[in-house]
Amino acid sequence: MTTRRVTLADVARRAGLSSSAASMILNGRPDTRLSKDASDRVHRAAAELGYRPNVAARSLRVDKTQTIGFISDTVASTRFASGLIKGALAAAEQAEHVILLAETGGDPTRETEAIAALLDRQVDGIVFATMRSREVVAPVLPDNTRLVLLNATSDSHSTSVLPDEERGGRAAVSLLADAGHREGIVLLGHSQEIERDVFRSTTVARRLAGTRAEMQDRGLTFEREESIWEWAPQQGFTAVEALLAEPVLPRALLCLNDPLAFGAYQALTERGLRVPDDVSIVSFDNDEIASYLRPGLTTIALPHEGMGARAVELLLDGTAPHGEHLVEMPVIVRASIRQV
Amino acid sequence: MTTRRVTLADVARRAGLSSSAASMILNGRPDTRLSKDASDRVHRAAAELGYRPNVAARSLRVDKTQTIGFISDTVASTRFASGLIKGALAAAEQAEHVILLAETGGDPTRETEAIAALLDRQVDGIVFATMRSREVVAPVLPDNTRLVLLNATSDSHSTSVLPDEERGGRAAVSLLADAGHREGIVLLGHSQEIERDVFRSTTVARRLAGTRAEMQDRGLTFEREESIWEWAPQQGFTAVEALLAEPVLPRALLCLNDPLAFGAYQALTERGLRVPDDVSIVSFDNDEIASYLRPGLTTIALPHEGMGARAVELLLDGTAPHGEHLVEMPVIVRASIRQV
DNA sequence: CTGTTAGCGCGTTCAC
DNA sequence: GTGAACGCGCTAACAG
Repeated sequence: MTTRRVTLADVARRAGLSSSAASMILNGRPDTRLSKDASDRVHRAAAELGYRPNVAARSLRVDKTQTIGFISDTVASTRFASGLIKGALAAAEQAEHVILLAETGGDPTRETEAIAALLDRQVDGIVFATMRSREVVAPVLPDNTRLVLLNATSDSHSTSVLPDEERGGRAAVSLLADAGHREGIVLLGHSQEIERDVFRSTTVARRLAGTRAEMQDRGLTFEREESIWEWAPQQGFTAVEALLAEPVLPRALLCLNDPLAFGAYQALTERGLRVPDDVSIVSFDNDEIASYLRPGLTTIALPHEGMGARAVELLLDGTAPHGEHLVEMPVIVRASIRQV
Repeated sequence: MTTRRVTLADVARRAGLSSSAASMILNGRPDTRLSKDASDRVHRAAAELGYRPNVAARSLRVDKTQTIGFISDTVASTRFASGLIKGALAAAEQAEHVILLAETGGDPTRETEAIAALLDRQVDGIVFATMRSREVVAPVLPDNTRLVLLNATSDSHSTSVLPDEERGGRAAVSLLADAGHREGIVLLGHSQEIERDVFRSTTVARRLAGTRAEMQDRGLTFEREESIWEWAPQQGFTAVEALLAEPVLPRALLCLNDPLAFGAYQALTERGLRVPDDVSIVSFDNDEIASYLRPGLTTIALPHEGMGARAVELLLDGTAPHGEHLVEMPVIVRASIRQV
C-alpha cells in the first residue's frame, strides 16, 4: 500500500553506485569522469524505477525550484485574464517550469500575502499581472527572484510586457481609412479621463493616442467623439441611440472596445440599420462576442496569450533588457467594415 | 546586496535558544513545556526578523507542502474555466494553501507529465478538472496525495464535484411553466447523441433529462425539439430562422446553452419579433453575453466558482465521503420570459 | 581515470 | 530545555 516514492538512493543502489555518482550522472555534469557503463546503469535504473527527483529537496541545495509565481489582481471575469495565464502556462511548460497562481483582487494586503506565500515556496521568479493595465509599485523581491510586470508599468526600472496599443490604435484607423472612409467617423468611448491618463488604464490612453495620431497623419478628423465612462454594451447602446436621433447619420464607428461595439450593433439593429451597409464598425479586444455578432466584428485583438508567454520567457531568459516589451495586437478582419 | 533569507536558526540565535525550541514554539506544539518567557522571546525575534519558514525544507520532514495541484484540460476560452480556478484559489487562500496550475489540452501525454510535475513538487492533493464534464480515468496518485475530480466523473470510487444539472433542467422548465407557458415550448439543442450519452458531456445529458422530467411531471410536452450539434450562436440562429418560417410561431424557447439563445435573439430580431413579448427564452450557463443581451437573458447559471471552491474544500477536508457532490445551479432571472 | 565520503541546505522530531 | 539525526539531493574534497 505504501508506495514510497523512489529516491535517488534507490536508483544508486540498483545501479550499484553511490548516490553522488548517480546524482552527477543524472544531472549530466560536464566533468563526466564516470564510466560510460556506470552512466548506462544509472540511467537504466532510473528509468526502471521511474525515478523523479524531489524538487523540494533539490531546491534546498540549488537555488531553483523550476516554479514561477503568477500574481494577478483578477483571474476570472474576462477572457483576458485567462488568456494571460494560458500563455504563461504554455511558455512555462516549454521550459519545464510550473506555475503557482495567486489572486489578489487588487488588495494590497492580499498582494503582500500572495508574494510572501510564493516566496515561501521559493519561486524562481514572479509575474505580476494586472487586468486593467496600470502603473503599479513593483514589489520588492530577493535578489535571486526575478520580476516581470504583465500589462502593468512601474516607474522603477523594471521589465514589463504590454500590448502595443499605439500601433493597435493606428491599425484600427487604417482599416477604416483604407476602406475609403474619410468622413462621418465617430469615436466611441473617449473621455477626458483617458486623455489625462487617470482613466482605468495606461495602455488605453495609448490606444486612443494611436487613433488620433493616425487620423492626423492621414489628414482626417473624427466627426464627433462620444464620451463614455463605462465601456459596456448598455452604455454603447445608449450612446449610439442618441447618435441616431441626430439628423445626419454616422458612416463609421470606432469603438474603443468590443462591448461598446456590441451595444452599437444593438442600437443600429433596433433602428433597422445594418452593419456594415449603413454603418461600418471597428473595435478593440477581440472578445468572444466579436465572433458571435452578425456580421462578425472586425477588431484589433488583445494578444493575451502572447503577452503571458512573453512574460515568462523574459522571466526565464534573464538576459533580457529592462523596460517595456510591446506585443503586437493582431488585426482580426471580419465583416463589419464596408468598402466605400 | 545579498539579502539572505531569515532562517529558523537566526530566530533561535536572537532568542538565545536552540532551533528546536524555536521550532516547537512557533509551531505551537501541544506539549509546551517551554517557558512562557522563552516563547515570548522567540515570537518577538521571529516578528522582528520577519521570519517565514521555508516551505520546501519543511515539506521534507512533514509530508505537507500546503500546495494543491490544479490540472485542467483548458484554462482559457470560457469563463467557466477561469471561474473554477478562481473558486479554487479562493478556497485555497482561506486554508493558506497555494495552487499550482497545469493545463493539458486534454492530451493524455501532457496529462501524465503535468501530474508528474506536480507530484515532483510534493503537492498535497490534485484537483483534476475538465471543461466539458466527462467521464475520465482518474489518475493514480500516491496514497498521501488526495484527488478530487472537478466537473468530471469516473467509475472508480472517487470524489467528484458537479453542477446539479438535473435540478437545473427542472428549474428552467419551472420558470416557463410558472410564467404560464403551457404550449408552443420548443427545445433547442437536443440531439440523439445526448440521449445516448455519447455527447460532449455527461452532465449535459442530465440537464436534458431534468427538463424532460419536469415537463412530464407537469403534464407538458415540447412542441418540437430542434436538434443542434454545435451549440454556438450561428447554429442557434439558423435553427430559429427555420423555425420562424413555419406557419405557427413558437411561444417559448428552451435553449440548452446561452450561445444558442444568443443566436435565437438574433434570428428573432432580424424577423422583427421581440423577446419576450413574442417569444420567451430561457437558457443555461449564464455566460457573459446573457447580461449583454437586450432584454437580459434569464438563464440557469453554471456555478463555476462554487464548484472550484467546493473541490478544494473536499480535497483539504479529507473526511468527505466519496461520490458525487452536486453544486446547485442558481436561477438568474432577467427579462426574457413573459408572464402569460 | 573512476568513484566515494562527508556535509550542507532548513526545519522537524526524538531521545535525553 | 538541548543535541543529534533525519528527509532528499547536490557538491566539494578526497581516494583508489
